[in-house]
Amino acid sequence: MRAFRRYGYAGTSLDTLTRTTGLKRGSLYNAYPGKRALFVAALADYANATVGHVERTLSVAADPLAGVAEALRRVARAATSADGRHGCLLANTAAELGARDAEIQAMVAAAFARLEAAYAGAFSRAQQSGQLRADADPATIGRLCVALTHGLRVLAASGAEERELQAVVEAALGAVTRYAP
Amino acid sequence: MRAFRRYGYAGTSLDTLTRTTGLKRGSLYNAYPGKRALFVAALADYANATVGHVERTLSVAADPLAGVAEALRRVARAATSADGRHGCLLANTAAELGARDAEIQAMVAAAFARLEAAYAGAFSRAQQSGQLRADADPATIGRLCVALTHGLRVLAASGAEERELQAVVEAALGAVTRYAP
DNA sequence: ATTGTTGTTGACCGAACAGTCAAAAACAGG
DNA sequence: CCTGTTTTTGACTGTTCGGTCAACAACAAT
Repeated sequence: MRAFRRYGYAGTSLDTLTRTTGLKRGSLYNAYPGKRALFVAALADYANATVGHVERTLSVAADPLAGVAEALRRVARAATSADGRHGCLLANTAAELGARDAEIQAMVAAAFARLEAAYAGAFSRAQQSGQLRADADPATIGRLCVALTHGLRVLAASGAEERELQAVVEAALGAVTRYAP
Repeated sequence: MRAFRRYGYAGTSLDTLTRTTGLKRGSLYNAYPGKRALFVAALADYANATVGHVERTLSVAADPLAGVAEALRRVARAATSADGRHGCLLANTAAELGARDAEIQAMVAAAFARLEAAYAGAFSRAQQSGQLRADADPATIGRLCVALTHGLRVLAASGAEERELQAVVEAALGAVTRYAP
């Protein structure tokens, strides 16, 4: 998972995978029919882990909008960590393979849909408690948050500092908050 | 340029490049010292073309905020075109090589900085004409727009439809507009 | 201890990889 | 028309690619 995130699918060779896993060539091919299947398994694991993390952050928070703020701030922090500079495996995969591999594109789309639904749920709850205008569409604002997180990761990959990304997050939160009645 | 955008740096072989350019191997190596240099040239061309396009869109518009709206709507449209599904070469490169190749990362960062400055300029003009609150930071909102465009391209690469992305753009524009006094 | 099963290993394969080069072709200026 | 330079070409290099395989070790059940 880490290798694919660092080097991309095409950029990760079987030699790299044997080195990073400690397993020899044959063992890998005994467990998975080929490089692509191994990648799909890694992608599925990554998706479950990261999406689950966001879902938990959003559901744990007492205040739904505070949960959104916490989730976005975490992305800004994680994206600028040493590991995070390599981007999000889901987003990287969408860029590298999304337009060419239907099955992988569907996996990525499903993960993004879960993320969007998690954010949308928070905004929906915010509406019910009167923190957000009733005419705002939670799904669209949720998708806006997902797009923003992907954008943050791209900026981080190009070298942006955490401070800059946190400022962007605060600006976005401020704009969304103004959607309050 | 098109090949690198479709298949990524590692995924584009010299054979692919000879096929798509019509030039034979030796001619390419006569013009550029190697694959990386050829990629750098393609990346520079792409950056100038796309950044210049956005700069023109923002500078031509009579109303600065209308220019921003036009630029973002164009991204939503372009990202969902057949070609656009392969993402932005700058963003794809940031994800694939940004964290490992300092020179390329600097090129990408410079292009992003130009984009940010173009948007920031529009917001700055909007402030002067009273369309935007004076306490808003044009640079940060500009960066927010850049992040948003990258996020839109990622969503498009995962299969999102133009209608969905346009809705996100309108939501973002609505939020920014509420920054008006 | 002996089996049948499962997992591991390193050598091996043809194909594709980035990069090289001498010869031929195209072109320029006089 | 000739000559010196620049471009183009296709065959070639060594290396690395994803994938295969028979031999071997580990192990649980009898």
